[in-house]
Amino acid sequence: MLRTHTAGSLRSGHVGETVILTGWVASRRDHGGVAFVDLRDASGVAQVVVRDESVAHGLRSEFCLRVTGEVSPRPEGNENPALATGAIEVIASQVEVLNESAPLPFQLDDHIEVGEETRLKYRYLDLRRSGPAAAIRLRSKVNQAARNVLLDQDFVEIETPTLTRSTPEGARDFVVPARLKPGSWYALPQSPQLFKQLLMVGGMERYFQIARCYRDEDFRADRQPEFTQLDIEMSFVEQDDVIAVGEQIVTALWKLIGHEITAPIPRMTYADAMARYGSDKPDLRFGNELVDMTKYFAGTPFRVFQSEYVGAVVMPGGGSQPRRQLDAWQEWAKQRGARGLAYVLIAEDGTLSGPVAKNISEAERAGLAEAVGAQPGDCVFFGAGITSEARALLGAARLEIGKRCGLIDENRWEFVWIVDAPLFEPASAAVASGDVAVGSGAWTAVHHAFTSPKPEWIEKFESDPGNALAYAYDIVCNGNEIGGGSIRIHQRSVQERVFKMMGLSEEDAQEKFGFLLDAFKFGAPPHGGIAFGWDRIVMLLAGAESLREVIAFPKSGGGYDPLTAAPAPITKAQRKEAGVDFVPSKPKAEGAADQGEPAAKA
RNA sequence: GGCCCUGUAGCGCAGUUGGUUAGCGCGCCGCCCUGUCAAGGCGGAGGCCGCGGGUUCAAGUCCCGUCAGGGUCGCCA
Repeated sequence: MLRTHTAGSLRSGHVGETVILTGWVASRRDHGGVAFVDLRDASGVAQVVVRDESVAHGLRSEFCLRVTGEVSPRPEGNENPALATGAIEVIASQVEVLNESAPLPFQLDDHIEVGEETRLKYRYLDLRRSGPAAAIRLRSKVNQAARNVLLDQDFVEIETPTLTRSTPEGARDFVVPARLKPGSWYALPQSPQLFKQLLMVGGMERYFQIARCYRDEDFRADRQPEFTQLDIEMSFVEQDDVIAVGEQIVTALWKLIGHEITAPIPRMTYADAMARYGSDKPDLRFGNELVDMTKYFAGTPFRVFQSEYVGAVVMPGGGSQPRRQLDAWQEWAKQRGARGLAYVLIAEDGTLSGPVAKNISEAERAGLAEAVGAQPGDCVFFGAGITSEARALLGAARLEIGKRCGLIDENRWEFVWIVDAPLFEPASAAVASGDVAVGSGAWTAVHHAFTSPKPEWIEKFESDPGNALAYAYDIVCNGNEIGGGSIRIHQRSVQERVFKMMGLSEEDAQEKFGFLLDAFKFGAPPHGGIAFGWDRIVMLLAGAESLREVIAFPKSGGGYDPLTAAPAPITKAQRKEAGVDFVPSKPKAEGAADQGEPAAKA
């Protein structure tokens, strides 16, 4: 080693020792005659005292140094209690410049704000700063903690391919040209879903992988084109078994940041979550639940409330909002595709005002505050119309109210399992928005096509697909879905019936998922699993605002990598060799459906 | 794809109802300085005000377009 000690490890106990340190110049305070250099390495910072002005004068920020010197106590009154090494300093006898540094594109001081674009372009410098470095180191600890839990229970860590076959799952695939088979393409996996099921057929019984997944969709602060899941699959299990493993993992992870999760984590049905919170990922750090007012307004003279569902959510203290702010709420609702957001203001004396108040009956006015649980001075927002849409709007309003009114305790961690989600949803919604449904039927899978119906629905889901329940579970933390999974279909016949509900013919199914269906012929065990959104979990643990903070080299908007400037054009020669411009000679008369699909399997 | 916000020095930002020489802090460069820890002092360099067009006597400022970044809705099984 080039050093004898790490900078951050030095303490009073080292006084008198001659040490060799290596690291970077975090800062330099040159007094002419005596100069102080904060030498930083991965372990922390130590103050180096350089008395030779000719040596100190040329040092600059982020020069990489090797310093030999004696550890000394700092002179009386010069200790720095803010530093772990603040009681001592290293009196340099020799300073070797291992490498100079060009002037920096931005300062690395922790107290200086730097724009994200600049930080990511020079991510290797950004990572020298304590905050970003800590996030990446935490991520490593998180990986280790999960591995410990799983390996202790005989799970097998298995890598699955990243060059694989395009299968219609849900998102758009990233595709890679196959040089040896012009016109054919690999796809990067959206998740290892199919492979992990095949591993169960293969008798591995307990699989996990910290798996990279790829989805070619539009970006958000909480989304990356390539992201990581902790992917788990188990044979011969029921829902409770998978949930138990999930809880052990989550418990181990939050322990890393000193939070004790008390298991079992509560469960809530999907129906309950939608009714009470208007969301399948409720933030339980605060109450303020939606109130179903459909019955209350059953005989209302107000046209808008004569609908399938009327719900309300209270904004505490919102009764005194100025008109401008109430108009802003309307805009907010319209941005979400709603017509508006009906409201009633409750004055301190209990009288109701606002447009809605004039339209409802005397009796309805009288009992309203009590029915919704509002106090004088509050504002009540209403959503009416199609149940799912009105609840979604009110759920979003609840969250917005929680933020604006400071109802959310940022120090709390509230976990919940959401169970009993519907198996299918009408495909019309998906198709209307231009999404490519897996099949062409009237129904599409809510979770994914391999999710088993709950045992009581296996024999009868066709007769009432709208109410059939999936054997699926999502884990939610503070309103974030951090993981989800299901018990899978392991019987070929059931899988074929589910495909049929989604309008996937036997031939189509065989064409797209033939390898899975074939596998199920050979004694496939009952199995199920779960996948955790690893980036998001680490983000929550790190207290970061964005996924990008916990990814070593993240992409910015549009899938652009500011550091390497990828994606980038390729040369003509590369295009030719890769075969990206290959044009199939004669497209078959019938199958004009999927141009992007490989012609290979035909 | 819709809507909103932001592009001014290496970095972070200010720039008034349009007005003549575009500022501030940090950094950078030079010199000084023997106890600092966001060191201090003196001096200096550094700007296609994202890009293109328009209005105007005059545009960093107003208008149109465009590009880039961020947010949000759609989308993301």
